[in-house]
Amino acid sequence: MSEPASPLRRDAERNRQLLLRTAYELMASQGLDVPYEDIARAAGTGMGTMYRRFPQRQDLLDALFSEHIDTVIGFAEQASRYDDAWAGLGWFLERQLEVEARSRGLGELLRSRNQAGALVQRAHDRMTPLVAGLIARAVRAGQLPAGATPADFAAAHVMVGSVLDASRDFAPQLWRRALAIALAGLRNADLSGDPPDETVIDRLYNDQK
Amino acid sequence: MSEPASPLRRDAERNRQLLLRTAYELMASQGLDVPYEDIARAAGTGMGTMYRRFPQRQDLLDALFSEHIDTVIGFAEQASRYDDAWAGLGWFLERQLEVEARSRGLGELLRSRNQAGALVQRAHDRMTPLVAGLIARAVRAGQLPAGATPADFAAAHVMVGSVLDASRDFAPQLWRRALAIALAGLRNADLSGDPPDETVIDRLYNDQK
DNA sequence: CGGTAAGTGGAAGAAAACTTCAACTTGGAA
DNA sequence: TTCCAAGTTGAAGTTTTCTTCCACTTACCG
Repeated sequence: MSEPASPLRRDAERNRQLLLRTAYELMASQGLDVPYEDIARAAGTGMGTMYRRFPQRQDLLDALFSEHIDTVIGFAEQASRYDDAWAGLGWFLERQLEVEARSRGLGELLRSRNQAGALVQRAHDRMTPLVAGLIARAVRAGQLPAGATPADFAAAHVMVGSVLDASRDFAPQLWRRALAIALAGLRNADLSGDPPDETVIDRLYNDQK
Repeated sequence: MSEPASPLRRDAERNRQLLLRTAYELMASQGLDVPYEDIARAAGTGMGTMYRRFPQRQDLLDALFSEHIDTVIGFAEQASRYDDAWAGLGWFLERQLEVEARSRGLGELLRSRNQAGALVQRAHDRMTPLVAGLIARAVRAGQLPAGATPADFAAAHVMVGSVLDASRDFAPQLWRRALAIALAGLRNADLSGDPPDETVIDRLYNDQK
């Protein structure tokens, strides 16, 4: 697609890698909003270098997380091939949250699309139909109640993620309990009320502001 | 407890009320972090007046929300008197979230204690034993699985609240679906694993940062 | 009414983060 | 070895919000 217009000078490439590694570490523990200055200082470079290499935070996020996002897309694809649709859904949600548990930044990315723009947008566009297919199959198989929608699955994701966010620093496994609650809830709730609007699923992953 | 040391001058009292009303409105729609300047401007006063009346944001929050908090405590008390413990829990959680649905600020308050300090701390201290009692009763009655703890109820609260936060602007009723999922989840999940630490429930309501 | 303590307004200083830029350094081609 | 395009640095300007402060206004007591 986009070849390296001209390869970076060796020292520049070294700095770039150093900044990426450092940024990844900091964002894993502190989230996506780490100040550029903190990253630069931790990497031992000046801020100018940050800005030259990653003029928009977007550029940094893309470089940092695109492979991780691809991994998650891979999980969705694997899940969609499960014979047991419900098992596939549970497996996928658990994989996704394990990834988010390892990196706070990645969690913010996967659950609030606006921060990542195109990258995550595309991932969701890719995964949503797969999830929708699994849900339809699970409903048909009687594994999920009639009326269950992809938005409910997204809601479950957001729900467990919120517990993860709130507890990661003092109870790093608590989210698994929340996951058990969310999954048992999906299976057993009465979801026959009017289904959420189609567009809800998209907007649910966008933090507005 | 604390009588008005000396009553405010009439114009000052009028301004105070005006600021409170304005702050309540703004915080209901935008959350607790509305800049003081925005409140002052919307109320038509200067910032100096804000700071004279409410030197700490804490003071403003206390004045704004203490009666609402008392209402929620009242809900907990009412719920604890239900014969049907599970019905009491569901009723309480729904009341609490209805309150949060009406005011974004109140939701932030009820689900991240650190912003409100003593006020919310006391409310939680008061409500937690009531909820714990209900849960114990519900477990005994076979309405909740063995191993269910107050922390699980708190988690359910956080979970539904996160959906409320994410969707209030475009799907103001979606949280009810999340509530159905959370409640069905509590009843049906396997919660027999090692129970969360006693202190988890407190820290779950504190946003760390 | 007049004096004054109480109250008010908004400019100005401070803190945190973002962003730009001009002077300086360096890798590597010739 | 030389040279210069590429790269780096950190200080300085901006923005946003918080917070203080003092000159000005006003309620109300006597």
